[in-house]
Parts: sequence; structure tokens; C-alpha cells
Amino acid sequence: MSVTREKIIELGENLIRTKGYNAFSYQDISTELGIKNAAVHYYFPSKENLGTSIIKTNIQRFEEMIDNMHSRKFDEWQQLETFIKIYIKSHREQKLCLVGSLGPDINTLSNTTKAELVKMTEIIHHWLAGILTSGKMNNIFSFNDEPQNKATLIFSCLVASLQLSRIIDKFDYKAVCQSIIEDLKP
Amino acid sequence: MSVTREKIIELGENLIRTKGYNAFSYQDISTELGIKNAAVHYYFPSKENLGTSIIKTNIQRFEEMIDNMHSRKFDEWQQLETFIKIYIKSHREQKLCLVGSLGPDINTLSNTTKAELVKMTEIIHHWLAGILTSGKMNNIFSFNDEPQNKATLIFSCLVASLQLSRIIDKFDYKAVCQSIIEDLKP
DNA sequence: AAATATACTTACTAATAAGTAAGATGATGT
DNA sequence: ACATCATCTTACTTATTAGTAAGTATATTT
Repeated sequence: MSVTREKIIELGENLIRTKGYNAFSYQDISTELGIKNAAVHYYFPSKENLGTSIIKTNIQRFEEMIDNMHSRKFDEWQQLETFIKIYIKSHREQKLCLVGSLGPDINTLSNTTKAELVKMTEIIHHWLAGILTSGKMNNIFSFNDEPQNKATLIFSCLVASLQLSRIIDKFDYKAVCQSIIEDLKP
Repeated sequence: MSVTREKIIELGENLIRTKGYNAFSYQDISTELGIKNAAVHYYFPSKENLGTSIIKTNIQRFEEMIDNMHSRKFDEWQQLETFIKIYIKSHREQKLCLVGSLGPDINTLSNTTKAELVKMTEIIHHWLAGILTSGKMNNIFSFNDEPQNKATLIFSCLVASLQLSRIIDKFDYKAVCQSIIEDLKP
């Protein structure tokens, strides 16, 4: 696959996560890569197409991560901590996650992009509910809620804390993550 | 104060909370109100100015709500539930809260608008930490975290759950709120 | 009655956006 | 040597954006 294509995807993702979908333009990408506006359209005919591709790439990356954790026989704690580490890294880089940056713009997205965002969010949520269910069954996690509901709570905390940490300074993101973890300990 | 001015503020807020700051235009407002684009500029010379005014109005509304709760001698439970009800209403209307919709766009806001968003977020966070502190002291609430940290967790859950509920269907927002409440019970 | 302020409209400008059609360049395959 | 393909550039169009300058109508004040 083309290097330029991959760079566009990566740059587009970073732009969405720092400025938001409706604030970034093909010009932002072409200028940064030292190419012309039309070159970006060569790889991604429309912005809708680029947006969808960025989400698709992320879904793929997430599923590869899960496969990798399964093949390495990670238990539920290790899986949860790996997931949380993605968010700690996002926080360090002052970026949101894709769900948290595209979510508020959902009413402005095309149907295909929206469908892909829904898919990605559901995959993550479903996976999280899954490890919470099995973790609870194996007495590795302890909580009273329905796993589905607990997954929502944890996911929400991670997503919005990234947003709040860019607004409020002196924000202790790791303490938030630690609380999530402590809360699940038996 | 002018009725048109107030309508613009209200409409602008709703547009931010449904489409996002960078997706709405003065045209959206003028068309809806049956006036011309320039009439909106008459009241709010720039979009930055309108954005800032919308946040200022919200801060005022929040502070009036707090004053009202104090004068009616609301205890910590009643205050928390009143706050949560705002979010349940937002969910019913399929809208985000201002913090959750402007937060992801923070890097595209002017310094004055950004400052106002920071102020609003800090006021809410500080108030929430306050009732958690006094609620814990009076043994009305029970939790292990630092109140500051607990406030972040609860605030995050409310903010991001609104976002997630627009993405995932079959989303039980009230169950999320109920979990937050149950978690604080002694 | 004249002056003034309020609340707009008309008619623009300049910038930026997404997107396109046609052509240039160079590598690869036949 | 020739054709083909990928990867762009040049040069655009069309639409939308925030924003403005100047004018109009109506009500209020002096």
C-alpha cells in the first residue's frame, strides 16, 4: 500500500483528534505532507471517504490488538490495563480518542461514516462488556452492576476524562484510571 | 433585553449541542429566525462573541440554579439529583451538554471563548467536588476516592454517556445515572 | 417637529472549503 | 520501443463561510 495514503490516514486521524472533524481540511493535510490538495483527493475522493477510512483503520487496529492479547493468553486484568494504556497515551499526547472526537459531530457525518463510527463504538463497548462479564465470573473483577452498564460507565469515564483534561489544568488522568481499576478489585 | 437576542442565544446553544460549534453557521440561525444573516451580526459581531455569550449565559443559569437550591435548603442528595436531572433532560432531547460539545473543539476556539469554557467547566467541577466533600463529611455519601477525583469520575460519566447514547442505540441513560447514585449510597 | 437610537435589510467582500478535469512525470511491464 | 499504470500537479469551479458598509423603517426622546 502507498506510503502517502498511510500518511494521510495518520495525519487525518490526528487532526480529528486534536481539532475535530469539521475543523480540519484537505489543505491541512496537503500542506503538512508537502503535496497538493488534489493529491489527497486522488487517494480519498471525498472527506466522507477519508473519515470512513480512518475509522475502518482504527477498527482493524483494535481487532489486531485483541487478537494479539488472546494469542498471548492475557487475563482480564491484563486486557483492561492494555486498553487503559491507550487512553493514558492519548492523554499524554493531548489528544482525544476517535469516539470522543467524532461522537459530538455525529449529526454532521454522512450515513456511511456514521455507520462506521457506530460499528467501532459498539465493537469496543461489546468487548469491554465481554471481559467484564468473564472477569466477574472468574472472580477476578468485583462489581454489582450489569456488565453492559459497567462497561458504559468505564468507557464514558475514559472518553470524557480525555476531554476534561484538556479543559481543566492540574488534571490527574492517572488517578482517574487508578480509580477505575481500584473499583473493580475484589 | 431584546427578544431576538435571546432567541439567537438559545438557538445557538441548541445548534452547538446538536451539530457542534464548527458545523453551525450564522445562516442556520438567521434562516430559523426568519431574519437576515447581518441581523445576527448586529447582536453578535463575531461568532467568537456569540460563542462566549452562550457560555456566559450558561454559567449564569448554573449559578442561579445553585443559589436556588441553597435558598431552598437542599441537602447533598437533592442537589446531586437536580444536577443529574439536567443530563437526563439533555438525553431525552438527544443533545449533549455544552462542556461535552465544546470540549472536543477547544483547540479551534478563540482565547476568550476558551477562557469562558474553562471557567464554566471549573465552576461545575468545583461545585460537584464541594457537595461530595460535604456529603461525605455528613455521612450522606460514601466513597473512598478524593472528592476532587470522584467529581471528575461522575462528571465524565454524565458528559460522555450523552455522547455515547447518540451513537449506541438501546442505551439506558437512566441506568447509568442510577449507578452513579447507588455507588454513593452508604 | 427634529433628532436619535433600535432593529433590522440590502448588497457586498474576501477567504476558505470540497471537489474535478486534464495533463505531466516516471516507473514497470510487454 | 511502446503502452500502461500509479502518482501526482495545474488550474479550475462552485458553494459556503464570517464579516462589513451603507441604507431603511419604526419607535422614542428632546
